[in-house]
Amino acid sequence: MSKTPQAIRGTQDIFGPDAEAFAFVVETFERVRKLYRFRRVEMPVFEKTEVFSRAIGETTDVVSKEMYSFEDRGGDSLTLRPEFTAGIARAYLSNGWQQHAPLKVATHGPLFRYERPQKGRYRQFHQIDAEIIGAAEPQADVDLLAMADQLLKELGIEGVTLHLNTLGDGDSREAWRAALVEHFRAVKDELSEDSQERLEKNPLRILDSKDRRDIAFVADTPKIDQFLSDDAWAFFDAVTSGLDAAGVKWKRAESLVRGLDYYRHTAFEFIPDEGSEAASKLGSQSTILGGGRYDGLMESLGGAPTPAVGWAAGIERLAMLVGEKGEGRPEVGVISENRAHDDAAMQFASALRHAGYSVELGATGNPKKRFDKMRRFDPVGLVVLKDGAVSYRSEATGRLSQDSIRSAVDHLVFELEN
RNA sequence: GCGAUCGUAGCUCAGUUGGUUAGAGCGCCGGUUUGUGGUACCGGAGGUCGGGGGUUCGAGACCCCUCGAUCGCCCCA
Repeated sequence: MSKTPQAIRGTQDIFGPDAEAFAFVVETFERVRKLYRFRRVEMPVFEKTEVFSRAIGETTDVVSKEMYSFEDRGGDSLTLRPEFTAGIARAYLSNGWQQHAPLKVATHGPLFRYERPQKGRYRQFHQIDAEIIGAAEPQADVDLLAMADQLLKELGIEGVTLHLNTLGDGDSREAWRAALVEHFRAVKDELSEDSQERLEKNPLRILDSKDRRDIAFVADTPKIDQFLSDDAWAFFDAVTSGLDAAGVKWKRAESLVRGLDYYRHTAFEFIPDEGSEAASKLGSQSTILGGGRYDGLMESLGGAPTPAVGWAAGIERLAMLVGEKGEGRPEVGVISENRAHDDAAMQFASALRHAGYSVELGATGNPKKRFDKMRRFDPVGLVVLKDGAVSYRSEATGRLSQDSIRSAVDHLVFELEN
């Protein structure tokens, strides 16, 4: 291109209908989180690198190859947040938020991950996020999932199902992992190259491999259910019965695992149903909302053992599913027919706006084309100022009936004349 | 990090096997017409064909490198 600067790879400038869809997601989230009494928090966009490396796990892809890390002028290693949970955990510990436990918090904002951009995947992307910290009871998981479910409903998103699994407590998870490694090691040479590598680093991931060579061996793997302790079973049962009580539909997904090391017990993802419209809109980036319980995270940051559960959802992915969101018609258009009335038009527009009407003003540019331009905005009511008269007309719809705009205009004319 | 496709006005695109001053629609600006709800016509601005190098008498078309986008893999939201 020329010398004009280009946007950084994987970043986006969001405008028009896309921006409206984005805003709709955030506004709906704000409304719903208040219904569930989640408190708003604002978090720093960057943290010391160790916050993420210790919390998320050194061997995860996110930490080992996707972080935007840099040294600041004081020589500290800092990192642009690749997720919310670690930073919120850090804040919980460093601000003594234990006093508020169980603490329900929600936030949203940009996250950064150095990945190859793709549909629904960006280097700077945005999430909404909800966490309950300091609650060990399965009811917290239910509360959190009920909010997620209601949010998706209020966004009008259909054809998406809650996939639910349990990873058990730390011991269950380790025993299962060991059994899986043993199972797959026996057939290692027949696995895909990716899975041979996963065998060492992240054996749970082999379970949702898409490679045909792997799928044959996934069917008869040891199941987490065989390794769950009585307590873990009781916990999972309480979660599922709570979901049923709350009217949240769910589906058991035995091979669902999460990529980050800190998850325990409940793990879940909302995924579009196969063949649904939502699935085709999202391409291969199918998870729109995911999370789980992370009881071990606080300890990895040096805090006291603290149970917690949370989820995050990609705003861009949700925005792709909410459909076209127009920018809306102005309630009133105000046009001056020639430049002599521009000030009066401005006065009308200002008065109407203060009265709570959204107003598009046509008092700039070529007077002869102001009608043409105003037409495109398609205002519900139209006020025209021309020599010796003020005319008005309006569709009879909602509060902007023929009468209401007439009385508003009459009122304005009266005020402006006196 | 790996693989594939693509990159021509602000936008959507056309540019025949490489061949004069690179085109259209929409949008934008100006004019005439119309005149209280998507008029019609006329004119104009705007592109070193993503960038760099190469092949050739000649490159928007071919080759190499690079940047970016898209779609998979991987990973994840």
